[in-house]
Amino acid sequence: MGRLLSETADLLEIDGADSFRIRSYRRAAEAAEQTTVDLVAAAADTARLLEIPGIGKSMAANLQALATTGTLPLREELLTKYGVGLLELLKLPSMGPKTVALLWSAAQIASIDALAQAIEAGRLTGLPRMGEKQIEKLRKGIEDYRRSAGRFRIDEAEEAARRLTAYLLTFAGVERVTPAGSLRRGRETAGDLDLLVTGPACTPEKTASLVEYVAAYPGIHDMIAKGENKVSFHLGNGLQVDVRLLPSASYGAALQYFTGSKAHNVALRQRALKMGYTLSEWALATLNDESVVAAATEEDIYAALGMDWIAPELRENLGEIESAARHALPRLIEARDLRGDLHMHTVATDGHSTIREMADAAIACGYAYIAITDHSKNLAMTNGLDEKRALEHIGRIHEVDLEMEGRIRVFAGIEVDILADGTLDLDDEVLAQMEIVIASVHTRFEQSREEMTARVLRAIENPYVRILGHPTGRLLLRREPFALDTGLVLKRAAELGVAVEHNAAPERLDLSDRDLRLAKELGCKIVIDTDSHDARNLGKMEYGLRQLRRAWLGPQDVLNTLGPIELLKELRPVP
DNA sequence: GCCGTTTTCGGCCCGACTGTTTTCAGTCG
Repeated sequence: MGRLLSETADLLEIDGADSFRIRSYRRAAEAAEQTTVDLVAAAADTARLLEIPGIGKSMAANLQALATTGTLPLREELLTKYGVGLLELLKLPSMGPKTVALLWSAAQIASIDALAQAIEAGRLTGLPRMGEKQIEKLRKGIEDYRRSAGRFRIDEAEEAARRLTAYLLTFAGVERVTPAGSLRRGRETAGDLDLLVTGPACTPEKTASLVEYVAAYPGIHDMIAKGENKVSFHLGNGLQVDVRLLPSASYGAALQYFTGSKAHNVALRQRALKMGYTLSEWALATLNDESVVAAATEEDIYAALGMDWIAPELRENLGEIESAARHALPRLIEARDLRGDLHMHTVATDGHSTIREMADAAIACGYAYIAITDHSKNLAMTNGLDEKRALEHIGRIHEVDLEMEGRIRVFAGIEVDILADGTLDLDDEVLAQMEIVIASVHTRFEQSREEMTARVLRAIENPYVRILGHPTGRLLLRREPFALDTGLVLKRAAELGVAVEHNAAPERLDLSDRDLRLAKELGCKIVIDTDSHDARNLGKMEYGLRQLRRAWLGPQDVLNTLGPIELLKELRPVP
């Protein structure tokens, strides 16, 4: 629904509608994306919709139309007038609604393909604001768009940031390089990379040589813009990088500003205005004489606005501003809170390390326990364990547990496969011997949403299942989540006391921000784990932890912050 | 189109960069 509302906003903009009306549609689109309210279910209940900030009377009616018919009259009307191609046209760089409207009215261009043809045929020359450079920019924009559209995984963006940071720090007078934007907020993907650079070399009017140094970075594929304190370019893989040079005096204001999110910043600025201040990337200043109130650190700025400093992960305008003003922000979960990892594989199936190697690595991580959870027989390609081998494996796990002499607890576990009908591929008598039973769907079978939901619901009814593994089945940017009624599954899991897994690997991150917020609301037990196939990957929890923080989760919301005894007590009781 | 410890009407965030201009509109974040 968010996408359809956002597209309606785009179309309204092309149509030249009132800008504040457009803003309302954008805000409603964001609200629809963010809310944990099931909009289809809530459609019958107007009051419930009106409780969502940014949804008023008309927008509630729009949401109801969307829920019942799957479409929006206004959107249909505008699409009939302009066609879907215009929406794609908007995605090209330097293409905004005004330019799209111009191309459509002056040259009947209504799609990227049509634009490419018009450029080749030279039909753009002579149009207002269409100089040689602009046309060349569009031509290149189409090329780039066709080459690589979309977002990048957070670990890819982070790697690019690391390399660029090392390069920038070798320039004399550069003191600090800080990634901002979605990278700093811990989003699971990044659309671009914002790097803030500060130090004596960044003083205004002295930046020219540093700008040239940035522009000479060997990884640059093509330059987008180069100004006094900003350099933008694409890397070879298509990732856009914005490097900004800032005087130390403004570093906090800039870091705050470029960390975002946009919604957080807008709300913060509104608050500043109400208090008689204006907030920009340069400083928080008074409205009447523009004298600087705070600028050097983020803490100063938030404090001057009467707030506690807000962790970047929370900056999405989902209540963090109000909480910070009441000095009531929650303590968020951190790596040092974690006492163990509950999902890993060994050489018995498709892992690369032995039980003992896993145990030793876990001690190095400071853990109090691990669970060895190899695959079951249905995953033949992983050499999955059948009943006989599973029982033998339990024996070996217990042996290692004894060997460790109390330095760490090693729980016996298994990751059983959920079959198409929702039954598990190992007998209950074997599962009864395990301390940790994770049940996961590994094969989709082209099942419908209803079939898949019923399949998972049936699986967690099995009393031996203590953790639902890979609850959404998504593989970031590579594979869509299961067609699954996640709300229903999380609700039932909460009722049964079955924990849900959040896998910390950057390509997995099973639960989205929204899923995690919903899980917390429903009182679902959550475990974070690495699903390590190699002892070297144990302890790599940071990406997953950021997701948990984004959902406002603290140590009390995550089961594996507990010690080994308490953990087994908090998990669903074994029959 | 939304919203209200100033308001049920009149507000609604801010600045940099680019290209095409010769004072600014459009785009972007």
